[in-house]
Amino acid sequence: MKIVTWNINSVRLRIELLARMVETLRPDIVCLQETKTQDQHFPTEACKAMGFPHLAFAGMKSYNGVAILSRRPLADIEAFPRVGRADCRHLAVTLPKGIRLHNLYIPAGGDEPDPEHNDKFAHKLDFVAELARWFPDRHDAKEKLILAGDFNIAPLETDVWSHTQLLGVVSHTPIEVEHLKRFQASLPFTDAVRHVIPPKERLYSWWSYRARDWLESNRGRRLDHIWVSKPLVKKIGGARVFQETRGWTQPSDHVPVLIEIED
DNA sequence: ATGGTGGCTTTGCCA
Repeated sequence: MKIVTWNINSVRLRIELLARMVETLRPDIVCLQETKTQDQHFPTEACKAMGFPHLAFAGMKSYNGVAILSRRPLADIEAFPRVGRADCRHLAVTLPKGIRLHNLYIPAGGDEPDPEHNDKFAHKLDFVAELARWFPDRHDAKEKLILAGDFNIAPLETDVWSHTQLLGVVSHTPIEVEHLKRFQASLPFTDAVRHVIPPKERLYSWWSYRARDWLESNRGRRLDHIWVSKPLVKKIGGARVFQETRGWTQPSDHVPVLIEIED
């Protein structure tokens, strides 16, 4: 089973890029973030035509939004409010054979990495802290779980173009990395992509729109992640970051991240 | 140190 996560930054604008990614990678499941689309406007027919008859989505006008596209039946579709806001950042489904899949869009957190002065950063830290309580509360470590999404945190030194230059930049600050590690340890979860691609290798899934030449400057960050619970660790197959999409016409600033899980 | 780009529907907000 191939699972892709992709922050698509408007599913309606980039529906053709989605089709092109699907043709190339042939995923069984696609988790999307930043769909930016209310449910009544979700491009259901286009997704079905790509080979995904089973769809789950939770969207709102203009901001956020998560969706799961599947070749396989989906059960127990649930969208969860997080830290008291029903802002379409957490969607869960159950796949055949009892795998529970969670699609997460963790808040970006604004520019100033100080929760006292920046409400968006405080919201991000609260969001991750809540997840660290919620998952062990709601799930057992023996369950087959997959967490995928835009976590908006690059935890490793090799997940950013310059560890020292980004220590004070939101997405790579020590307090965010600590929060993410506590969340990861809460069940615990294994970083499936780093299980395959050694942590010493640089790996990015996002390049800013603001760079003059994203490829030449290559100032990327690995913000998009796929984690699995213990019973799935030995089932992890290949992993791939589909960097090519960043060079397509009118791209998302994030690229698809793929993991293969035997099931 | 600063500002750079993009999406949505705004004259700004969010990333």
